[in-house]
Amino acid sequence: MTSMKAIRRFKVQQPKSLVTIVEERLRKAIIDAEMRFGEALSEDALSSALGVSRTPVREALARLQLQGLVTIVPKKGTFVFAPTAEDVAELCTFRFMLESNALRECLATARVATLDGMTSAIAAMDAAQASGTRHDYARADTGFHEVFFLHCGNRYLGNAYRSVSGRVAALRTHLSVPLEGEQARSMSEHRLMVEAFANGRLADLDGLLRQHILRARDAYGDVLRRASAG
Amino acid sequence: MTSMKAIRRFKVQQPKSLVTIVEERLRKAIIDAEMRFGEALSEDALSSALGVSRTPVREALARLQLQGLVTIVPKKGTFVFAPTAEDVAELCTFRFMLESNALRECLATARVATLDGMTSAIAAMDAAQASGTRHDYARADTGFHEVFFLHCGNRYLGNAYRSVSGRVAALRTHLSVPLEGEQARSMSEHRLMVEAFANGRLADLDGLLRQHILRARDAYGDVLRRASAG
DNA sequence: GCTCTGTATCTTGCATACAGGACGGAGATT
DNA sequence: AATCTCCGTCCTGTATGCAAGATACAGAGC
Repeated sequence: MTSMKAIRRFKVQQPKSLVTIVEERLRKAIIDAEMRFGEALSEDALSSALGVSRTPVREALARLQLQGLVTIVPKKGTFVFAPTAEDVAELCTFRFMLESNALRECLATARVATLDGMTSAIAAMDAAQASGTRHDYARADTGFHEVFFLHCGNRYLGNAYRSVSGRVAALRTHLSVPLEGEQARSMSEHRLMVEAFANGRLADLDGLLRQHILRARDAYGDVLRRASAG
Repeated sequence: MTSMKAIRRFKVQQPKSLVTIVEERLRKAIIDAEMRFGEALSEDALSSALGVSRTPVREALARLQLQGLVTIVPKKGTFVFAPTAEDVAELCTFRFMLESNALRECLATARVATLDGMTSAIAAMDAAQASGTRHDYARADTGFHEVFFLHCGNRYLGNAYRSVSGRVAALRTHLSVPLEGEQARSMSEHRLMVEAFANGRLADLDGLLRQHILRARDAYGDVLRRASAG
C-alpha cells in the first residue's frame, strides 16, 4: 500500500461491453451510409453477422432508437430511420437552437480553447477536401460543430446535441453527396464563423450559424422531397 | 371487405410492453421520492419485486439511465442518480434554454392553445395547493412546464425536455419539500408568466422564466450543499 | 377470376441459465 | 495488533430457449 500514490495514474479503462461495441459499429454503419434509410435490421441476422448473441444486439438497437437512428416497430422489426422533409426541418431548427446557445457560452467562458478547436477542425476539413473522400469531409464537418459542445461547459447541452448528432451526421453523408458545390460553400461559411467568433461578434456569428444551418435544412429538404417524389 | 370502412375506428392500442411498464413504474418511484438519491437498485431484487424477469428490468434501467434518473456502474450495480450542486446548476441553465425557446415558438404559432393549456395547468396547481399533497402540487407544477413543449411544434425540443424532465421533477419532489413559502412564490410567478404570455410580451416572459428557473436553481443548490455538508 | 382463410415462417418479447468480475469478511501470517 | 490473502457471495454481462404476434402466400370456396 506504500506505493499506491505513485501508481494512481495507471488506472486502465475497462474493456468496452459488447453492447457498446455493437452500438458503435451499427451507428457507424448507419452514419456512413453503409445501410440505407428504412432498411430492415433483423436482430438475428445482426447477431450472427457480428458474432455475438441477440442480447447485446437488442440492447444496442434500443440505444440507437433513443438516438433516433433506428425505429423499432413492435413484433415487426427494426429499421434504419427514414427522415421526412418535416423531420429534417424540425431537426435543423432544433440544432440551430442548441448550437447558438453553445456558441454563446463558448464565447463567454472558453474563447481561446474554442477558437483553437475550431481552427484545427477547419484544418481537418481542408485536408479532407484536398485529399479525402466525401465521407472524410462529412466527418470533419461533424467535428467542427462538435467543438462548440466540447467547450460550452454544460453537459446537458452536449448530451442533447449528441442525441441528435447521429441523425445530423447521417443526413450529411446520405444526402449531401449529390449536391455539387456544397463543400466549397460550406467551407467558406465555416471560415466566416471562425472569423466572427475570433472578433467576438456574437450577433454576426448567430446570423451566420442560422444561415448555415437553415440553408442545409432547405437543401436536405429538397433532396428528400425529390427522392420521395421520383 | 365491404364493411371495412365502418370498423376502421375500432383499432385498439396494443398492450404496453413489460419494459415500458417497468420503466414507468420505476420512473414514478424515483420522481415521487419513494427511493432516495444514490440508493442501490439490484436487477434481481427489482425483478422479483415486480414479478417479471430480469430482462425487461434491465432494459428499463438502461432507458432510465438515458434519462439521467439512474446511474449504471459496470459490474457493480445501478443506483438512483445523486445530483451535485453543479449538476443542478447546469441542468437548470439548460432547462431555461429549452423552455425559453419553446415559449417563443408557442407565442408565435400556437398562442391560444398554449394559453388554454397554461390556464388549466394553473387551475390544477390551485386545486393541489388547496387540498392536495405536496407531491400533487409538484406534479401540477411539472404539468405547467410541459404545456410549452406540447404546443411548441418541434418534436426534438420536446424530446430534449423529456430527457431532463425526470430529473427536474425528481428534484422538485426530493428537494422542494422542506422549503417554506416556496409554493406561494412559485404560484405567483406562474401567474405572472401567464399574464405576460397573454399580452404577448416576450421579453418580460423571458425575464420571468429566467428568474423563475434560476431561483429554483439556487434554492436546490442550497439544499444540496447543506445536505452534503451536514 | 376473386375473396377469404389457414398456415408456414418470419419477427420480436420475455424467461432462464451460466460465466465471470467486485466486494467483504474470516483466517493466516508477520 | 496490523496486514495480507483467500474464498464465499453478490452482482452484472451474455447466451440461449421458448412463446406469441405479424406477414405473405397458397389453396379452398364462391
